[in-house]
Amino acid sequence: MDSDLRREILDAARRLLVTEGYNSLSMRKIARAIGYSATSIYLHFDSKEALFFTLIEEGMEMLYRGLVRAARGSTSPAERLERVCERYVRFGLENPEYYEIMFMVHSEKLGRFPPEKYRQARKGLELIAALLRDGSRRRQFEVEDPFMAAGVIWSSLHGAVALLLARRLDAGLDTNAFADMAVRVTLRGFLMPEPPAQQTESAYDARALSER
Amino acid sequence: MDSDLRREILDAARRLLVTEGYNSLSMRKIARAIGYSATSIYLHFDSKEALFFTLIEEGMEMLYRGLVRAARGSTSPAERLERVCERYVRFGLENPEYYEIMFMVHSEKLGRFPPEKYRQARKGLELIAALLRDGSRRRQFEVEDPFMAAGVIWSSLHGAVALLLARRLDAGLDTNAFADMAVRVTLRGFLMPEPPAQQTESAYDARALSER
DNA sequence: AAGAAAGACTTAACAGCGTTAAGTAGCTTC
DNA sequence: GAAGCTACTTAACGCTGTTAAGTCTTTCTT
Repeated sequence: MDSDLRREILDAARRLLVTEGYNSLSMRKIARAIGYSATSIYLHFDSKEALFFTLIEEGMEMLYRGLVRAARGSTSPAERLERVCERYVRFGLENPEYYEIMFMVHSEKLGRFPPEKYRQARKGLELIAALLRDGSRRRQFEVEDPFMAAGVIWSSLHGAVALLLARRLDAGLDTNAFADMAVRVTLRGFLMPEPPAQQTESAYDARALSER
Repeated sequence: MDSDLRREILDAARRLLVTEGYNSLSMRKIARAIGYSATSIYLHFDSKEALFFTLIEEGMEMLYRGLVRAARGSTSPAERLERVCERYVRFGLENPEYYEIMFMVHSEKLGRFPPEKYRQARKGLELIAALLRDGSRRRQFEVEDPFMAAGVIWSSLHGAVALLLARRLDAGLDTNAFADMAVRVTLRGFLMPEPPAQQTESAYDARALSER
């Protein structure tokens, strides 16, 4: 029977995370927000870290489900992969507070997220790897090590999300255009060179994130 | 005349940053390391943030000079750009403590790095953009907005460095191989499709045709 | 030379932090 | 009715960045 207080704590933490950001979030603030003493939290979580790990797991679940949904459909692997990438970037941009604790908060500070809990993240990578393998069989992609390639795609998308969220890119740059280009370029790096004879349909057809 | 103590503080901070990491670094520890009281630091730096900004500037200088050195040479823009990218990734992997405070420490925590101090970073981006423009003129790259493209390249490389430093990628993955692939794929996304004339073996033409 | 001013530093303190140990009500069980 | 359990609180520890005030020492001024 999941205690009520445990849920209250998680809800308050998530709320404060969104409104005030990770860095200014303290046990005492969470406690104050729900009218308990700070030490009560320790009745339900071993530590601040453990509390955050729970939120991270929530985020991983959300993200992974989004990716799976994006990967569905009867279109080509290239197109499905594109949708998955767009979904990933969009998740990051739309849920900055989650994205930050999931992938950007420095790991010494937030310890190492227990490897067994990275199941979801691993599954996400394998989803990408599977699409790459599939697309490779159909001669849409050129990939020798699909799992590593999936990691490269992930890291490239992560870089875009991380810099955009941290507002480290030129302020004048349009976020959506940038995200779009990042996805397009990332995937283009794996595309089979287009056979020059064929004119009809490019394997990869770029569509703007913003247009969806 | 740059005070001696100021230099001592910076040196100690850099040393502690390397040995203990950003998160466990405190004003009191820095002070203890050089035999002064913590408040002495405030005679030379407005805040902990200001101290770190100085270190960040140092790092930016190091990085930028490395990139410029890598961009020199009489080879093609494509090759020079590749060297610049490799240099960037290598800088991150070889100077994790600098890289972290420069690009990974979360910006609310470390405030916003004053825009005018991003000069160096901006210059790095412009270096990449110039190489892209150059390579575009020589039909090596296909780039419509070189500055944004430079940002995309940067973000992609940053993602790779960030995930590698945070050890968020599968432990089994070889760091160098991964970094290599990241650079290669990133640049491939901008490469002009190879002119068909040079393709001796057009086996894949046939394959692609039979696919559809 | 005497005293004022300036510089370089320290000590004490504040409010905040994560976390632990001990304490306290209220309810349940024997 | 005493013992034990549950759900919580208060007090405290050692840490943090930072400020205010105090203490020497050197330099400048008269």
